[in-house]
Amino acid sequence: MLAKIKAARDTLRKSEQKVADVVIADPEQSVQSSIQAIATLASVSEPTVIRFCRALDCVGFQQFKLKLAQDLARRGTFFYQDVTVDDSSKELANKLLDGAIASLVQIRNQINEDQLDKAIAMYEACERIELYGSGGSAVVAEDAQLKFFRLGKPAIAYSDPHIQHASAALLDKNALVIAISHSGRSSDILKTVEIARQSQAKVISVTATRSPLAQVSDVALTVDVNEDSDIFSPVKSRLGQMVVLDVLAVGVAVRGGDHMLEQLSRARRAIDFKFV
Amino acid sequence: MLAKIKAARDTLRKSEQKVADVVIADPEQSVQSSIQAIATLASVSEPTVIRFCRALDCVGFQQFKLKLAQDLARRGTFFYQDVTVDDSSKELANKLLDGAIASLVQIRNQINEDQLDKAIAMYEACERIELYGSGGSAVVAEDAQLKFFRLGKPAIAYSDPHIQHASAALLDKNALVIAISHSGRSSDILKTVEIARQSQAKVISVTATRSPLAQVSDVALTVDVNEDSDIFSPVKSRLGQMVVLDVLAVGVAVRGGDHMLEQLSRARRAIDFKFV
DNA sequence: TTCATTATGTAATTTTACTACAAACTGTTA
DNA sequence: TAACAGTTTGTAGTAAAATTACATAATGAA
Repeated sequence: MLAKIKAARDTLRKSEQKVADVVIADPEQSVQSSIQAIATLASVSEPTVIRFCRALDCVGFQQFKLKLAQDLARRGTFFYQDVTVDDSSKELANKLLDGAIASLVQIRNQINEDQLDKAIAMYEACERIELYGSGGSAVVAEDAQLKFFRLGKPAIAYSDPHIQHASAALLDKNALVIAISHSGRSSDILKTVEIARQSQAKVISVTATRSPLAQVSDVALTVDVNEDSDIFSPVKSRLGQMVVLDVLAVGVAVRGGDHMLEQLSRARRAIDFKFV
Repeated sequence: MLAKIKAARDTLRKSEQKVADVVIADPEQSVQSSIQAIATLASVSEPTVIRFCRALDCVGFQQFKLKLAQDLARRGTFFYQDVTVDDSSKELANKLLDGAIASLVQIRNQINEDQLDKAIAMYEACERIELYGSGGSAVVAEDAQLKFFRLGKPAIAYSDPHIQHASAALLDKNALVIAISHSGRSSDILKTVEIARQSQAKVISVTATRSPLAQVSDVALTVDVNEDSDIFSPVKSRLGQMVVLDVLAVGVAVRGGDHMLEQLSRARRAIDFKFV
């Protein structure tokens, strides 16, 4: 939740940002405050606070406070810690693992059931799938391709933006695009999605809450992660994206009933034996 | 909090006990209810509910709900559960995420510091790196390539076993191979490693404990994960492998001192901005 | 049975969250 | 730059929730 606020902060309206800042500055305090108190602190009106909550997919202020409270309760179990030069490799490993775990916990608490259901329905309705991701997200797209092509519909992943553009232009209304991007701001992916939509294709994005990419997609599966402590590529969001796509794929499989599940597990044994 | 309610339950007054029973019966529901709703459910008056909260050392109903919510958030964290056909997408997502989290916790608890230190030393001693992984592990190898090539030495990932063989044959004693395989039993990867060792290259494997691959490597970074519940490709071991390789890369970077870390974080910002 | 004490409920009050609408601001077209 | 549409924000009112004060009922000891 807190990560979600941070991620969404820049896409909020000006006065809502003030609210976000107040909450980020002292979440423990916010959780105990009334709308009025927060509104005063942020120098905005009370409805603005409610609008802020709604922008974060909460039905109201109470739910927002509840989610925030739960978020606060959970951190402390595994939490982010910066790596320092004096760390032993054991400490280093623990810190990094803790960070990764914490981010998955965060994602777990953020899953939007509604969007997920829609995404599953979109898969069921489509005839083929294209996965777009560049740079680090290319890895995720490829991983997802491995999953999706076992579900019975053609699935292909492209990492080169030029090829993405070209391929997106050739889609039709029976195609489903899954666009993967950590920030959701890369102009390449936005352009690709724009082209895909012109081709009438449906678009699911796996990206940050309220990012430009999320906003131009039919369905957004959001992955918000605190990347401050990542030195390299954003491993944590990578992991999050992979798991979210796994959830989608399993969701599709489960809707297909027992039969499909069994078939898949047989396929898995056969393939894994050879490849992994 | 929930424990507190249970403990206090018998010392409460009769009608407060009714409230306690309602809360214990369905805490998730209670956390979202109003005083009125709970009062009705327990067939008591609203002030009784408040008295119940006060009896539990809360200043009011709101604080009680908050504490209960935090309690709920903390408890029962993360264990494997099989997905069933009747699961809602929310349940499904939670089960899968929990499984993934549990597996990272497991990896965290079994990191072998000694092997990790050796691996870091081997990186420092080598001149170039080759990453081998096929099928699902190809994704991990690619991801690792992205990390390692920023550390200053050439790094390249191959997924095609034939090319792996050919490339391994051309290595020398200054080369470092990182071989990735979930099972550590695929004959392709074993053959590749055998060739690499004949070429005098050093070998780090990222695979299951005591697997054939682990046994023929100079250093084995082990990733053991309960895959029973994975329907598709082994996501969990995939995640584990990625994190373990991240640990290795960060470890290398940290040994390079503050200077290297800073340089990397600058590089990251530049690259991420464009690519992710 | 009566009285004191405790427990519970009723009804009023206050606080809080939320809604509807209007004003103010932003940016765009003529 | 004036007029406009669209968006953002605030004002004022409303509904609902939590809380209080007080009354009534239950309990139990003398």
